[in-house]
Amino acid sequence: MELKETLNLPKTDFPMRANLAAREPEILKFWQDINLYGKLLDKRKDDEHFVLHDGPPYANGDIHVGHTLNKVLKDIIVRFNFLSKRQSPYIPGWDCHGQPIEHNVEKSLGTKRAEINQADLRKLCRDYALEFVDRQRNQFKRLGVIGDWENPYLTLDHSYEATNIEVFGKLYEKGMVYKGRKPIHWCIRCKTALAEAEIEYEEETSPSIYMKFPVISGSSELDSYPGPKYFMVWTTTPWTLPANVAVAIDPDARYSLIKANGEIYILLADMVESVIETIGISKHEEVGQIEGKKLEGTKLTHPLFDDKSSTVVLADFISHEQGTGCVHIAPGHGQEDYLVGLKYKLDMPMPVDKNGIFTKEAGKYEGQNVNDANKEITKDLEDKKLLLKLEYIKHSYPHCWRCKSPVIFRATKQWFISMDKGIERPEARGQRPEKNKKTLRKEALEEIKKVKWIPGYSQKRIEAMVSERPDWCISRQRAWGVPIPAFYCNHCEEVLVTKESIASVVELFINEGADAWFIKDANDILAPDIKCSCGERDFRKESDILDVWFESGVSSDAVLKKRQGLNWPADLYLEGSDQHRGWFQSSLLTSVGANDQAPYKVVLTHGFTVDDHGRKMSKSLGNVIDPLKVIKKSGADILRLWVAHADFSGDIAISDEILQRVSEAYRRLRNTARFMLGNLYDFNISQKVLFEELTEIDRWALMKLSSLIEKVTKAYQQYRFYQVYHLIYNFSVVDLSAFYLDVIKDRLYTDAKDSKRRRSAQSALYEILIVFAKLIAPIMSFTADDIWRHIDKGLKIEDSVQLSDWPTADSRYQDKELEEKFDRFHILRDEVLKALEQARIQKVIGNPLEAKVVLSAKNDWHGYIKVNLDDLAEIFIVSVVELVSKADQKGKIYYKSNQIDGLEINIEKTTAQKCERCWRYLEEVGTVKEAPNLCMRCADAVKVAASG
RNA sequence: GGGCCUAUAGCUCAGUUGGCUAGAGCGCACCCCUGAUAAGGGUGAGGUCGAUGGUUCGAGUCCAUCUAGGCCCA
Repeated sequence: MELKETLNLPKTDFPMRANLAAREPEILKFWQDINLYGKLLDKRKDDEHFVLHDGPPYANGDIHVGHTLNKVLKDIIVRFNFLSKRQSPYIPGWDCHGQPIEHNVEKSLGTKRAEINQADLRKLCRDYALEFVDRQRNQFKRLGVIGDWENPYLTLDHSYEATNIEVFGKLYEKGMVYKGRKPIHWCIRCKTALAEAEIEYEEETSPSIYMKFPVISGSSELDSYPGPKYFMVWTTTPWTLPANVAVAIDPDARYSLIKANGEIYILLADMVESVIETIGISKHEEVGQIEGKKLEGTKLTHPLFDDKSSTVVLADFISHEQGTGCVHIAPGHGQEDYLVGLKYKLDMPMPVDKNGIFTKEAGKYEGQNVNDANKEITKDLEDKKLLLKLEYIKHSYPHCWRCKSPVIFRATKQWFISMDKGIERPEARGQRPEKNKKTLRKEALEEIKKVKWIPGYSQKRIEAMVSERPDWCISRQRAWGVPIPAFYCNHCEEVLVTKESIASVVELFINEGADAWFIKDANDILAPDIKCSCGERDFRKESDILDVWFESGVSSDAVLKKRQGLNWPADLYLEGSDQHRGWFQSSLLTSVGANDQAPYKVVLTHGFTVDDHGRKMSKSLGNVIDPLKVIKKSGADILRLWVAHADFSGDIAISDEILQRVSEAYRRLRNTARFMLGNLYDFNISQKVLFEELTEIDRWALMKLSSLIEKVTKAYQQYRFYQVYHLIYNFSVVDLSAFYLDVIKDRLYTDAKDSKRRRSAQSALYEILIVFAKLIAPIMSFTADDIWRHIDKGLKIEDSVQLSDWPTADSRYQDKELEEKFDRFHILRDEVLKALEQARIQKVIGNPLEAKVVLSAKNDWHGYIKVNLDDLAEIFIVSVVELVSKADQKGKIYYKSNQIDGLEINIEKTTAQKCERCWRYLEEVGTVKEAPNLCMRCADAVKVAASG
């Protein structure tokens, strides 16, 4: 036991088990106490900027694992950039307006909702949003994300609200905004228009009816067939029939004339068989076929109203898989119907009000709810003998994302941003029209090309979406949001949106916020000198509010342009791939509209979190991982390491097993650091050995470190954090733990404390540890600083590793010869280890130090071994290595290499005596008189220790 | 139904322009150590490269189709 005390065993307070759940809050407090974010800004204030602009999460609910992925990725990037000497401000934001919040507030009000006015409702919504901002803020902070948490941007800030109006004003001025009637998804329960993003498709049971539209008169070809003729039409929405104006068919397809029951039915030739079977017609014959386009213009009787008629039109969206090939058209009730209506200049009846109740335009159906009307309409068809078949089908049908009820298509007056109208340039007015040929769509597509999209296919995706999207409906009939700043003249009904009116609203919002709009009278909002072109001054306000996507879309204008210390356009946007249709696009369109330029230089996308089977998370599958629970149990650094460990360009999996793997990897990294810390307990900077004087293996380790720095840095720069993870992990496990650290233990523990050989190892360890802490700092931020705190004060400059500078690879460390030498050591070592394993299995040895390794080899390997023989025992961690001309094939342990031609190995148990201190078996043990149990080195070391 | 994407050992990843018996680490099994110890070291077993068809002397790598899954849309 006394001998053990003469050893230099590792000592450290850095615990093996992290207990991150308890330790991380301490480190958070430390960051707060030293004002880490402020210090970073200050330290890099004169450096190049790198602005990552945060996409605002919705201020509703607790954070989930998707938020975790997104925010941690951002934090890794921000931290890496700060470390790499860049000014990297990060202003987190929240999306605070919108239907989900309003909906939740209304739900909590229950029946009291009716008693509350819009202004009061807005107050409640505001409180609700702010509460969740605060909750999520604490949760994000707990993840270790650094940024300006005290001054985030909120879409309900006065200045932010005002920015919406400014941008709207700019778009309006350029002629991109218009008011039009258009069928849109309409939720009759929420009484509002819904954007495509607010629609969810779910299974729904609907009536599926086959009916006939009687032909009044057609082309001479059609009329040449004798007897009553009918177009056979299929629909799943009988309630839209009152608004029917046409039947659409495929111009290029063949239509069959089927004779049955003494009547002739006209339907798509491809569909005859299946339709006949569905309807259950027993006897039928085809009497002829007509090309679709020859049926155009045929007049039909309206199936419900005798005083109305319907026309056959041509369209390119006719299904050949479903229905009859004859499609009922109601331009107010469908997107495609609407387009056909435009083409043929058809009427657009809209007999349904905002509550989903038929108006008097629907005749006898007035007052009925559309869903209830299905039954009566079907019955009326039956009475008129126009119904051929009624059944029910399950199909995917659009539902409101909030209240989950089925939505309808309904034409209403809405505000739109046009994708294809020529952009008017106020400065180009009066010039020739060629100057105005640009459209928002064209310009946006041009801007997309100037942006760097990572991964590359991301560009294709947004291009496809922008080139195909319809005009942007920015109207919402709700209370919780920013009003569309338009006025109507009470005298002539003219719309008023001018530079001056916009300025009035902007001023109002800056001073009092958008709430004031809902309290003040229009005439008080507008500057006193503003009048309508009719000369009167009596206005009322628009009641629609802006789509929240418009709001979040203007964030770069509201934040990057208006705050100090930021840059526009942003250097980086980083969001999930769903934002190609969401924020990436709304930001692009508003910015191209207002600024003629994309708001970002680079857009990085990540995939979605899924379970270990690649399925999305859902409560019903029971595969949801709650990040808050993980933090409580394992710590935020485990989540952060999880974020980094996988390639996020695709979907990224999370499950208990995966977190288990990550935790194990974490422990491994932590222990490697702990070992290095433990062996530096008595090291100070004055004892550092010059690089040139380090032992070979120490120089080799630093060479490996240097190449690690190079590779890791590159991986960070390319946003490939999973490579960072693999590189650091493999370095720690393979190069350090399994080789270098194992080999130098002997030196660290048993050489004299202050010997040069020991200080050499410590010098290398010191450098490795410092670099290690820096390289993991962006990812395992808590642990990196935990390590840092345990590094002796004299060995570091900064209080936090986050405040240090990124390491650079030292070219002095590159040594090709040394590298090759060690490459061969490794090849040889692998073979020796296999031989040792055989000896261990056969119980010849236990601890490798009990082994004598006898090698024989041919040619250059023989020469190589001969030259390096003295180093091999240390490298193999055995007591003795000998080189002989021929190995003993009958020896107890004989191993013939198939990796190295001619290499043969014998392993024997050494007969030498064990040094009681370093445990090596050496012939010399016993030769030192004063210390008969020790080898010569240990005898010296003990003497030094005793005298010191 | 459409657009974009993913699919290599239980897990996370490598596999350059198609070319030797498909690699790494983890996990697992077995063994060693007990001076990194709720640690450390070693050896080993795991893959019909999602499926099918094609191009080629030769395909995980190219083409087509399909299947499963993801995001977005209808």
